[in-house]
Amino acid sequence: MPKVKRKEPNEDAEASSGRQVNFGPLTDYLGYALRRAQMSAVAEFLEAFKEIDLRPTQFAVLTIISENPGVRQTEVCDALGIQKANFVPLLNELERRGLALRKSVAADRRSSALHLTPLGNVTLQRARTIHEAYEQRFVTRLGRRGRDQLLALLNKVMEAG
Amino acid sequence: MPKVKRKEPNEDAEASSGRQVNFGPLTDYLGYALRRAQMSAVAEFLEAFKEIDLRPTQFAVLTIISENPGVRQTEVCDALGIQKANFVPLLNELERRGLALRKSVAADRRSSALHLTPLGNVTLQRARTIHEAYEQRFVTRLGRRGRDQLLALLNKVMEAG
DNA sequence: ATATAACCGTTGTAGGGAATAACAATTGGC
DNA sequence: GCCAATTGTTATTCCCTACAACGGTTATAT
Repeated sequence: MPKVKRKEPNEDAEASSGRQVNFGPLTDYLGYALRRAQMSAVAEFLEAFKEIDLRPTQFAVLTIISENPGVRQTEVCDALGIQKANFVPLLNELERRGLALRKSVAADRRSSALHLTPLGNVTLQRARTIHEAYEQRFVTRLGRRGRDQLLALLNKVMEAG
Repeated sequence: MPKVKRKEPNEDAEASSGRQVNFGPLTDYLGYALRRAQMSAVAEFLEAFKEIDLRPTQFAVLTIISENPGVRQTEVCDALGIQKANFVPLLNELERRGLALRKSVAADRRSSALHLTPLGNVTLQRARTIHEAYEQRFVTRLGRRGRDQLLALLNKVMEAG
């Protein structure tokens, strides 16, 4: 069976389908807006961080380790809401790329102390620069005041969750 | 050189890990707040909709079909930002549960018109009742004004994404 | 001191969600 | 009729999340 690729035409990307879809009450659902906004934000994050190949969770982990040198894996997991089982391959990847490393600790041979490598520190600095521009996009769209309001409201959403 | 850290017995359920983790600049990252808020909202949604076993995407699909009887699959996908390939098993499940169905259309034998079954309509009504209580939780935490502000800000986030 | 419980990191497994490539069947433009 | 485009489908991949269980280690209790 020969496999042929036939996908390229149609430069006009949008509005190809004829009918307009009525969203009904969906446009007033906070959960739906939250989902769409988050998907959009993640997509922009990936685009912005493509050059250093960092995903949001990786950026968060590097930040936590940087702020808490020697922190244990379980502590990072608790802080970020990550399952410790899922944290293992995540940290493995950061170690493989030479950004972070596990240091065995004499006091407790079960746990390992996490540190950033020099390359990890450099990468994090670069990431922070990229992130500033990334955050700036929100300020552009919402205004400084709107952006701060959004941050405060999002934090309130999680209260007593 | 950090030295030994004593671990107290675990009287309380929370705060089991000894050390306090410093979040650094993370608490001022809008993307991070967005991610945590969305995860929290989804968890609450699943909890609230457990009794009728509906996930957010399924609820959205039922809503769109209800508002647009006879809508085609591609139209629903475009509206909700779902890949048409991923929509197939999603709709299969709704059909299997007797909530929605594909009706072949004479005018175009490629496409199928989507409709809710009577059970689908009943389920959607039940879902809307549950959703009202779900949304009310946001109003309780943010106030009516805060909730409306949040909705508006989230919609602005997606502008020109 | 020894048994028991708790903890840390790890492995394995499972599922949802999203993305891409490819395909058959069908429709429409030229 | 030929070729391009569309509709729905299958298959595959990847990321993220969740849960159960384990070996090794440490702490607690008797």
